[in-house]
Amino acid sequence: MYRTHNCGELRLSNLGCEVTLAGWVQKVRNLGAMTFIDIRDRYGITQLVVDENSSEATKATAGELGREYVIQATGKVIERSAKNAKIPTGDIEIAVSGLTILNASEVPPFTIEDNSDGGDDLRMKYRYLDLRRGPLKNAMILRHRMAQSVRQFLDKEGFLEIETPYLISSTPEGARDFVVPSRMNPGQFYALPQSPQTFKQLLMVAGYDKYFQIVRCFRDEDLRADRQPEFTQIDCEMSFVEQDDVIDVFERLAKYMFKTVLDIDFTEPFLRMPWAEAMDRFGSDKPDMRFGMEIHEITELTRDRGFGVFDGSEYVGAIAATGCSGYSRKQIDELTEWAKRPQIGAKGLVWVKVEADGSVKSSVDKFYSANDLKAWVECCEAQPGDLLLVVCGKKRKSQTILCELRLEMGRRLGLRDNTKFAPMWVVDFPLVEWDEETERYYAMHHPFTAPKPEDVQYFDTDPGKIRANAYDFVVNGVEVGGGSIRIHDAKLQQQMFKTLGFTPEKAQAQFGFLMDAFKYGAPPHGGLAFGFDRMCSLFGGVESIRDYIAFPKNNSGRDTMIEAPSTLDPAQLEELNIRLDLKE
RNA sequence: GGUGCGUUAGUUCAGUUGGUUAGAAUACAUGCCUGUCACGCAUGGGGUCACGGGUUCGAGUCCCGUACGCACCGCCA
Repeated sequence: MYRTHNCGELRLSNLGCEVTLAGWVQKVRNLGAMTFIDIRDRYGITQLVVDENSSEATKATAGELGREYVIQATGKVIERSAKNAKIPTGDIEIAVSGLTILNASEVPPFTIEDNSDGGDDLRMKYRYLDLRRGPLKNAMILRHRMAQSVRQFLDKEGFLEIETPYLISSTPEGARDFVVPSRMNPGQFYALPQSPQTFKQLLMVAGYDKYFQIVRCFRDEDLRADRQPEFTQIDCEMSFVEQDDVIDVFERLAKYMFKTVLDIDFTEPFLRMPWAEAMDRFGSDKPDMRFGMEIHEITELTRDRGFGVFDGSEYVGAIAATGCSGYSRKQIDELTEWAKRPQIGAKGLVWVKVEADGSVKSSVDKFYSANDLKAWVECCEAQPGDLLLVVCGKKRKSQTILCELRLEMGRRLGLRDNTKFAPMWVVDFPLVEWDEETERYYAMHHPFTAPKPEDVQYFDTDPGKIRANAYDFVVNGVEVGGGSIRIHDAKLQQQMFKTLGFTPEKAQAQFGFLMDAFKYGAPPHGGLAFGFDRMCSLFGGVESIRDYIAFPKNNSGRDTMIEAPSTLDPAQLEELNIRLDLKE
């Protein structure tokens, strides 16, 4: 038997026990006649002490130890004379009577400590060492607990966990697919699923009316801090449901997760906001509701005062930055430069200071009277001490800029506290979106999303006006999940394909199996998917999802530890009937 | 496909206008130390300044290119 206890469980109540621990050497502190060894495993750290009472052999072994050696120590649990309140085992230590080196270790390339000295790159290459560190260990535990929470809740609700295939066929619509060559079918390729969307709908046809899966999904697109080529979704689908039924179940799931994982209670229903309202008030379909500073349109209040920049703009809007009227010229200039960066894209920034006595001062005093400016202030619900930041231009573009500005000011003012959560549903998304470049409509969600029955009339006249039975779950400005009620009627589906510019032949070729299935009694159905990695990072309060994935890819989609992706040897390529034609 | 920043000791970083032998902290090694827990003290080893080219009497430093990393834009139905 390698151990009787783990390294995190011994307490004063175990005094006098003869125990054996096994684990890694965290740190050796040699004081001459006595040596302290911190032994670490997944459960914690326990202090071993080797002193004059120990045998010569034990002292000799203690002298050989280095960081990350795997050791086994036997001894008696004794009370410490100097206690350490920082660790749970800090009241006791082990008076070592036997010490064995199970495996030596080279000096690790970075220190295995909570605040490691290693950079991201290096830690990724030695991920198995990085995972020994406290923060990553806690992230893995959090992820496990969240997965368990999901399974407990959905099982109780009658959902079945059913696996769907990873080797499927490619669908050119949407994100790029990862493809896998088929040796047995020369010249043909599987694709890895971007989501199990069509399969979960087929499961509904099959009568499994409550399905879920914690499932890997794949997208061959460029990466970001919150985007990986393979990521995990909590994927769900239900039959005989309407939008409110789906939202009800998954709102309760979210609340259950908040309660069981973070012990946070949400007693009120989550806020539901129509998409159009979210765009007008926050300039975004995923507003961060932890703070106010809403966007207000003041276009009409700025007209005809001789200020050409505003008069010539489709839209003028503003946010009131709370308590920022004291900003210096330099600070405002810096903020203006920030807003003018290409990623944000503002042409400029007009400001209005609302002084403590209610008087106003602005960068456009030449054109606007104090009364004009006060009308803006009132419209924006600005208080004395606030700073109005005004942006103009095309409506959607200006709203986007104001959204970025709002988030940035929220960040600077410390209003985006990662321990606070503001969950909400954004509903009534547009069904389709017009793309100027290709001059056609694209599905905002996917082609199986059902329109609101009362909006179906606009299919022939103005498809852009149709609202969908689609909904996103948004927390703190992050899109955590989304879903929709699906089309189960063949005629409506055909109309949808027609609107999206699919010929009947193309629709049949790509989604024929689904449309065929729908001929045999498809129930009304709908569902949603949560981004599990994002949800973990949100719960953990860290921006990057990489910390919550045991073995993630880097910015270029590479795994530097196993050196993937890699080339194939010629024999493999030959067998797969693949010839390379690499561009320079 | 594009933009920005970065690459110097095992590691994290500093390195002035282009000028003597490239530094600090930490890690590592050795010695001393009986209550440490970021132990302390002393000593020591450790560098292809990412790679290739250029400018220059002289390049870690300036210029061009490449590779790699991070962040972002496009993209992500």
